[in-house]
Amino acid sequence: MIDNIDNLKEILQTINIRLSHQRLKLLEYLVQNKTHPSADEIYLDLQKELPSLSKATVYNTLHLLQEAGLVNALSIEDSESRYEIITESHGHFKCTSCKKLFDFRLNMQEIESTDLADFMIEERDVYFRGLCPDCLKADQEESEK
Amino acid sequence: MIDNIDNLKEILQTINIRLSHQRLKLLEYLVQNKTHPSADEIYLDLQKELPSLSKATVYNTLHLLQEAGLVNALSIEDSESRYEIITESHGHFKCTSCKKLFDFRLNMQEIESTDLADFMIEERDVYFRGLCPDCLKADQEESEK
DNA sequence: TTTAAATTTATAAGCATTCTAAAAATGTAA
DNA sequence: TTACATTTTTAGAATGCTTATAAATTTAAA
Repeated sequence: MIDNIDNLKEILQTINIRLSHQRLKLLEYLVQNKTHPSADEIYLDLQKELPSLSKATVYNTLHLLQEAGLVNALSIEDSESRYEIITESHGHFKCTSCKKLFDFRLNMQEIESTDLADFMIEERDVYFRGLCPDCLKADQEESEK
Repeated sequence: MIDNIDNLKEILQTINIRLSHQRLKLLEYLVQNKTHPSADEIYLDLQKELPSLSKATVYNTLHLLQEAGLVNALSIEDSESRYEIITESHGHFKCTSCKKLFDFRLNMQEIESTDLADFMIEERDVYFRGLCPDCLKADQEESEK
């Protein structure tokens, strides 16, 4: 769980990931942009600083950071995956109107089912869909007409 | 929430979906095969009964049934979506070893977050990943050697 | 600085899904 | 039942995200 960009180098070294300019920049980007960016968004933004950047590197690095447990991929029914740096446990809400993605605080460890007594749970994702406050309000004003 | 195939015709007519052989067969297939099939699996299986079936029809019909609220699409980090007929509220567990998908009983209405007080929640998905009992056992036996 | 190994790059390839236009099926009204 | 307008199905092309490949570059240790 990474909160700041001060010790990204040390973090990569600790988990035995070779340092490269691209990897550090990508990790830094995810720490600074908690916007659930897609691979393409990351690519387009980082290209400004790293003109030679290749899309393959973005995907390679995202996979690497996922395996290292630093990054999480969200597949909340889009054709493209979205990525986030791993922080504290939280759920994701997608507004079906404006398509925005929201984090919400949720202790996923509390979610249990007797059916899973003999399973080993390693990862948990909670995805909700519906209308965000802004779109809900717009919807209500529309129907009042 | 559909439990049997007796009144599929009536169900489609009630929600104003025109009857077609393909639609009925696909709906019947999902009622009988609670295996979270992919579009391709549905296509290959139904082709046996409907030799002229096209993949576009499978996708068209799945989308139609989703909009009608009869079918749910699961995107639990596979490249391909998986589909299920809507039944009672439940979560999904994917074994990262054998790749099997398991349902588990869970009242998702109970999952709440104060952060969502002003949101309108319309759909909820809970995806867990880890090891199923069989793979967990195999894993333990392996490490005992 | 040298060198072997790992990483990055550009491009091609793969694959699930969507699009398109023509053919076939459906349902309504006579 | 029949005719007909509308909807659905079909086959194949197209799209778009992701992965694979092989050469060029970079990394890090000696």
